[in-house]
Amino acid sequence: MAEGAAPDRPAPPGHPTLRQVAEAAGVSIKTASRALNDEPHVAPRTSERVRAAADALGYRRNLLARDLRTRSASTAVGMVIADAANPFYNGISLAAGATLAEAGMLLFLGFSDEDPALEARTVQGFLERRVAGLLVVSSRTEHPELRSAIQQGVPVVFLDRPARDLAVDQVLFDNIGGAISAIQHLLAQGHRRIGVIGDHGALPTHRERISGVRRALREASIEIDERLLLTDAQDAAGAEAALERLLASPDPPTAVFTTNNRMMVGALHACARRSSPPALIGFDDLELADVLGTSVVANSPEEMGRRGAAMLLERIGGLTDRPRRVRLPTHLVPHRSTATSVPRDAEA
Amino acid sequence: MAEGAAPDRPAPPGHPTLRQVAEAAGVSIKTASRALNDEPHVAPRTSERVRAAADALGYRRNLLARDLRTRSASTAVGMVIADAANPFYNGISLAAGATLAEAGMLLFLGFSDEDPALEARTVQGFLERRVAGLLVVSSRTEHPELRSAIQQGVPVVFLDRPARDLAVDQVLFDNIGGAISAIQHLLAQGHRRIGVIGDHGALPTHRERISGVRRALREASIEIDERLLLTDAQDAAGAEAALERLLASPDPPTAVFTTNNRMMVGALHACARRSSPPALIGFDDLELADVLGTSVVANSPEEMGRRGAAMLLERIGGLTDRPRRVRLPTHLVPHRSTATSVPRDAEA
DNA sequence: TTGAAAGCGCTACCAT
DNA sequence: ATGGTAGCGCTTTCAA
Repeated sequence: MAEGAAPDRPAPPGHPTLRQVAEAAGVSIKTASRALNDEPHVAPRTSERVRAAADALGYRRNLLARDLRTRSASTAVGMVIADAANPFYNGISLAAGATLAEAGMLLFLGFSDEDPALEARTVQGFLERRVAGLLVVSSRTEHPELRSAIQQGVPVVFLDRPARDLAVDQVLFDNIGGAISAIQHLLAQGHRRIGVIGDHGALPTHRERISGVRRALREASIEIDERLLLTDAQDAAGAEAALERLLASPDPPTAVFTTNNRMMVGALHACARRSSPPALIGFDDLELADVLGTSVVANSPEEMGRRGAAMLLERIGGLTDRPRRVRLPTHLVPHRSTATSVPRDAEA
Repeated sequence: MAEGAAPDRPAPPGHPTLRQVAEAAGVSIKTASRALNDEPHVAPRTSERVRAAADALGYRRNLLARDLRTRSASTAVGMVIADAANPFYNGISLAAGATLAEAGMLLFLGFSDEDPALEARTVQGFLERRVAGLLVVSSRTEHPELRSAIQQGVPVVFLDRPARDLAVDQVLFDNIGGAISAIQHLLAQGHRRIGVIGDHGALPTHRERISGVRRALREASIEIDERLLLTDAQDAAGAEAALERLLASPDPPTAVFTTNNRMMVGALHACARRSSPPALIGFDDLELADVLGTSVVANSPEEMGRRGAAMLLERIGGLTDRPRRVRLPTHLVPHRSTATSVPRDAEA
């Protein structure tokens, strides 16, 4: 396996080491180390000579070696998100990355693609590289390697989805409250037959949102028609098909609630083909919600990322309080899609 | 600085080492190493004993140490993207991550937020951690640390935006061709006054797209009105304001081309408030383009990520051909927003 | 099949 | 102000 050598330059191949810098500067390796790390007790002229040598060689400190010696990486945080293509998660990681950057730390992002095995591998990869902490949007219910990591002292913060098997800090949305506000909004427009298009039936966020739906309907004394609750659409295409089916049924809903932004995308596709689509509202903000005229229960993934990163930084700093759980609020943002009230009514 | 100890467990704090595993299993450290790495010449029973000990201790190999010893990390690739909130870049990183995962490698993602200094720091962070290679969507025109890294043998692939100062593999879109197809489409509908809303004037992708616009207009013998070319809107809000200004002018354009998806978001906001908006077409695909009825010059960020990752893997594998440059095609996808031809005509 | 010793690049400790 | 030496956790000789 030939180390890829520089094509034609007279420059040395491979990464230059501190020793080479020291030799070039005519000092000991330790002095070179001191100079490059801004430690005290180095003569200005010596320091300058070392820096010049380092620049000339293209020296770059080896964090693998440094962190090995100083025990554990202190500057890198690993983050795992489920779906790289979902702007919601990207909002989270963006804000988390910015918050960490302010503290001089670097965020490494990995994807699980909703695949539990890949998530585990990714987390392992971070752990094996001795990250200072972990931010996790999990697609799993069990987290064996995280359990041991936590015991070993690695700070972990869960985002968006709760960890049932782990005692860790968590930042979640008020899923139940958000769903309730959506349903109440629909009820206020006179809707009585309300359909729901849900993602994975097993996803905790989803379950909470569905339970919010049930609660709101129950409190309004509306009998729940289970046939209107489609809770396993999986993705946008599934949501589209699910809504088509719902609307084609003999007694279709007059309004529909989607449990996240993916479901909403599918629903919008289904509705776009109809002259009189049902009222529509969805959990998660949508960038073009106003242009599309789509009502949403907005939340702030950025706030989630910020809070999560801040909590992780506290843990990395040594905080040992017992695990904290934060619930972030949601906000109802009505648009055209729920602006008209029901002309005819259905039942009860 | 107290190492965060486990709250109440009888488990050992800190990361267990190979030595501890070896001791627990009653073998030498080297035997333990062999067993855990599936190397030959280990008795099955010994191997089993080592694994059991490792499991019991929650052992996790230390890649910092291993990669230090074996010289250079062989399993992690660093990727820098500009804008974490832009689905376009997320499409790239998603696909790149998947391709790398197939090869058993891990993708670490970092953000530059279009900030050259942050990009440099992020790249340095990857380099200092001795990643096996780098995928870069750059916000810079100069890349000093990459130049030296490349000399030192680190494979680098540039995505979406060309590197002017580096001899590296690049995967770009056919920006000129895409812009030409957009303009020709508008011309075919009878439009003669065509406005352009562009991002950063200095961005190479943007410049190429603008030059495509000019070429298409020139070839159609249409005199170019520079006042219609707004090339520094910066972000969606800026694009919205820019289009407002354009439409409020005495002789507004009948059609508008936006140079990327951010610009399009702004343009859609501006158009949503108008009873007779201009014809609209934009570079970059839009998830809800069909629902919004927005014409686009679609491209495939996923293909870009895949190709880029594949090329990087080849380099990591030792390929030393001279730098390659790939241009990915774009596809015109017309929708409602450019469906009507101009009733009145302007000039020439 | 197994183990002892050396060393990857760096920093900590103790000299000078 | 500067330098030698040991050692972080691991893998790679080379022996046993």
